[in-house]
Amino acid sequence: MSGNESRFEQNSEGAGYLPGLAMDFVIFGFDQDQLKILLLEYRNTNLFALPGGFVKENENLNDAARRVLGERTGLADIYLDQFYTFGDLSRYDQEPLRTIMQAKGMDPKDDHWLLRRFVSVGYYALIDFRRAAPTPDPLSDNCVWYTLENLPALMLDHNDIVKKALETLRANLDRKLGGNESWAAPLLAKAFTMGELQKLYETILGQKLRRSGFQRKMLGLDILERLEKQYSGGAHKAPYLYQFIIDK
Amino acid sequence: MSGNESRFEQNSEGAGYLPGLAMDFVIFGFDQDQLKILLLEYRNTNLFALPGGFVKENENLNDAARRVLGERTGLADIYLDQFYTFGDLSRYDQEPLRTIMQAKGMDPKDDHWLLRRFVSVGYYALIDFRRAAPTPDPLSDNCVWYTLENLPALMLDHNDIVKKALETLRANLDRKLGGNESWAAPLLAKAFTMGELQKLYETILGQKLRRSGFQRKMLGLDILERLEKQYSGGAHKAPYLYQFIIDK
DNA sequence: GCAAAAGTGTTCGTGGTACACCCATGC
DNA sequence: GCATGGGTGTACCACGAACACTTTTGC
Repeated sequence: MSGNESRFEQNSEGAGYLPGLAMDFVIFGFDQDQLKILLLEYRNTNLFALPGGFVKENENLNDAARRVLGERTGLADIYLDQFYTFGDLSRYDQEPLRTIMQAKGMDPKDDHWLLRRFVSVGYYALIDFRRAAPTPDPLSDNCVWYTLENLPALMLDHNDIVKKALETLRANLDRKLGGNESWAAPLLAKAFTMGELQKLYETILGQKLRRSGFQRKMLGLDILERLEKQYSGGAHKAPYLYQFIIDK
Repeated sequence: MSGNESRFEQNSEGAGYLPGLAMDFVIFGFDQDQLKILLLEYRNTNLFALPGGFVKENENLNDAARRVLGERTGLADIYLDQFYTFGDLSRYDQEPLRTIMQAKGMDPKDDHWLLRRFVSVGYYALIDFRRAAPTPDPLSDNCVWYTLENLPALMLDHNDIVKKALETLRANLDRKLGGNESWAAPLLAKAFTMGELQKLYETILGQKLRRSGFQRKMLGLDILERLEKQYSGGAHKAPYLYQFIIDK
């Protein structure tokens, strides 16, 4: 984490950041065939929130998103998609954040920049659970994984944001699988079996898929290259390995 | 137009609006089977821009969009969709807007709020050409229709915004046709023929569709109710009229 | 041989394409 | 009658669903 941003809560003016504009992230990860997202926990408050961040004055919006995502996960080269911008007045509720800041020993005035109204750009990301190093931001005490089924109540409209992110992600699965910005590539080894790819799909969609249909559909997309077989030592036919075709 | 917003350019602080946040609108209209969009013209500058606006401090983002859209077109109850938020630094170019303001006899300082960096939420709208009353905003001299094929070069990244709006619109046509928020309903009479609906599709997609296939596809969606025939006086079979089924 | 997982084949229904045909209407 | 546009029928193909069958592997 850069020293530049590590103490933004002390900066009562929010200098260096675009005012009133935030980003919220729904960061999906995979662990044992479960879909999880990263939440920030705040001690002594019973509050939970999506990881978020702000945009620097000299920074592209989407670059800011990648920067903050790197700060929370330790990862670069993440699949990231902007999906909606949330700007209801109902987001504007000073209570939760004031509670959080007070639990941190701060006593913010009503016009502290963090307590002002924010419009927030929503992003979702897909990351490799094993490679991630979840890191809380300066205001939070913990950054941990929660399964979607066991999500606690989140601050403000963050539950709605998660819902919309998941809808968008599921709707875009097929359309953004291939090419040079595949969502799946960073989540799999360079070479993978069809079964592994199918598991990924099933985890995201939250439902089982038919094996034969899945295989044919994937092969029909012309985005996979078949490699040698993988002898894993299992008592069964060795599956082929595949890799995404990179077209320049 | 409300007196409240009619002179926002005089307000050198932009008081009452969320700072740094704008909206840009791609307003599609239909005229003689052509797809057009509304552009603002600025006299003596050779500059063109999408209609835009700002969000009041006590206003939901999406409500602000409806308000501004009403100001530019005179219409309420418009089909409106938020599609992307543009936040590149390359948007931050004082030149065009300063030129515009100077052409208006203003001499804005470098830190005039309108010359600061804006992140802009993109919306597209579909409106009934015949009912619209295009109205320029306080800084522009004209608000007129341009066909997509004859678009001039627009300010900043506005050409990209149009491109993305059109892509999104076309991708969503089928998905958002029916229901209580149909994009097509406000563009057609209460009862319409299949041919009229097909023309609408063809205009938006920019390509001809097959008549028989279109009819069956539409009827198969179970969103149309067949009414009586329409005797238009033409020397041919009278077409049925249809209306969208409203399901409460 | 047997269980387990992988790959492929077959059948079926659906939905789109392409084309054809008939129907209604006003001149 | 005839041109014009509207509605429907039919043949075909692509694709997904569902199921079956075969292949490969380690025990």
